[in-house]
Amino acid sequence: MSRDSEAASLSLAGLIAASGPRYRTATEFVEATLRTAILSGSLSGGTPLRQEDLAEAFGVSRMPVREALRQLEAQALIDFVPHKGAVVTEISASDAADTYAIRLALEPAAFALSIPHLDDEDFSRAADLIAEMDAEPDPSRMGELNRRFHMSLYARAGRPRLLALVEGQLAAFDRYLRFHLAAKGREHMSQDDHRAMLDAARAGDTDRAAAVLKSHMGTAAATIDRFFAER
Amino acid sequence: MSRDSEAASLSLAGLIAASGPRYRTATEFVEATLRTAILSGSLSGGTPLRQEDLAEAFGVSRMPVREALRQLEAQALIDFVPHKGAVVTEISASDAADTYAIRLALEPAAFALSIPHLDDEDFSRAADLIAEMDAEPDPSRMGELNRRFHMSLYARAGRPRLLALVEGQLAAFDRYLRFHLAAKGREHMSQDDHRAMLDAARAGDTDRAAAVLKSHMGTAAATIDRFFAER
DNA sequence: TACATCAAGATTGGATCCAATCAACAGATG
DNA sequence: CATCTGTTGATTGGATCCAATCTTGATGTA
Repeated sequence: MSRDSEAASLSLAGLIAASGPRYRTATEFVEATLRTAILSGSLSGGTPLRQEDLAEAFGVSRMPVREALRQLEAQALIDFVPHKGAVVTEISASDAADTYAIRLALEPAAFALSIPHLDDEDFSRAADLIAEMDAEPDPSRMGELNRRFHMSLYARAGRPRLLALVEGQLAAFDRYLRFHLAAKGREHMSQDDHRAMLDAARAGDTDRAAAVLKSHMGTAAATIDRFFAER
Repeated sequence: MSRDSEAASLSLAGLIAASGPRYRTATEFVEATLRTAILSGSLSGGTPLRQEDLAEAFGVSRMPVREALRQLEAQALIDFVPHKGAVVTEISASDAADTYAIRLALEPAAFALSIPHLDDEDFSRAADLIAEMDAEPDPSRMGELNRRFHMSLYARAGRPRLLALVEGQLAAFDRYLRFHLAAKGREHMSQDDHRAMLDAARAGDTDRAAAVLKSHMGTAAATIDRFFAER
């Protein structure tokens, strides 16, 4: 086992052991765990993924690993080269800008479609998530809460494929959110922006909501860009 | 072999035989051919995809078929249920509206990013594609030309992942473009819109270009919506 | 008749084995 | 000395076999 692969297996061990719910198939299990590992940063960009090593780490044969890698490839989380193998996609300033451009196009659209159909239950759930983020001490859990908050505001857009895309991009953004949090500290997690988004949604003001959302994403993008520039 | 699967194999036979370039792996071959078949309408929504039948039709074992199905699942072209099998995703008015919402968000953004960097070569290539569409008698080839025209205008956006998403959505739209063409005839393929988009791009007028593009997509969406309403 | 149960066939999921391809290195050759 | 080439080991791609699960239809019972 190579050094890189060994390190990958070790950092996976915790996630594998922590897999609470039993999945219906081994492929689902491997795919979900690997995706979490990549998005959370446990597997950093450039890490080679050897099928044999992964199979051993997960306690399955190479086959479910291969199918899981195929799906991750389609999600642009790994680079797959025939007869050579898979490597975790590198993160970079330009890739972050790419993700930002996609989010900037998709999320205001989803938000605008959703706002007219949001009800009191949605608003209170979003408010709860803001409170949860205020109280959450673990930075690694912040990504999921942030994602759920955003999705709770878009949920009534009535466009399942659009929402699936948005959720995927939000998850991809998690790889960069960690740097954002490290740079600004969690007290600057733009909770004011979140509250402003919720207020605008409550008021049914789609224009203001979209404007707040765009500036919210803009500041995050600027922070991350600065992070990459400074190293 | 079931009746549905037999029909699927028969409609695939032509595409399989017509696979000119040899792919590097059998999985690539199966995946590309199946995707083309689904997007072109050769495999219509709801068609069950039996692994054994596909393997026989492609002349390979079930394994590359399985890996190809995994990738198509990640592209939302098939629905995959564990232990039950894969089915070609159904098309519908609401799914068309979904695709439309996504395109409406992504394409104007890509267009605006690209316009400042388009050069004369890009413009002449786009003009050539308009001419090709005027001369193309085969409606089934129209989708590819339309896709290449749009992409030629977005190509300089400098955001590879954004462009990959746009290309995927344009391909998904091919499943509906066929109905659009059938309803309006090919002379109404909105070639005027295409020329207006190219003019605005040449003039560097991003606002006008985005406006033309949005209205272009809007008319297509309306036509397809009417098609679904009328049956 | 309606419904529940269970057995047989069909189909997919997973494991193991073999073939094809790639990377690295040793040796030959100009 | 540089470069090309052939060989070996490692890794992935593909095929075949077995296990697990689902579907379907027959059977029994209320």
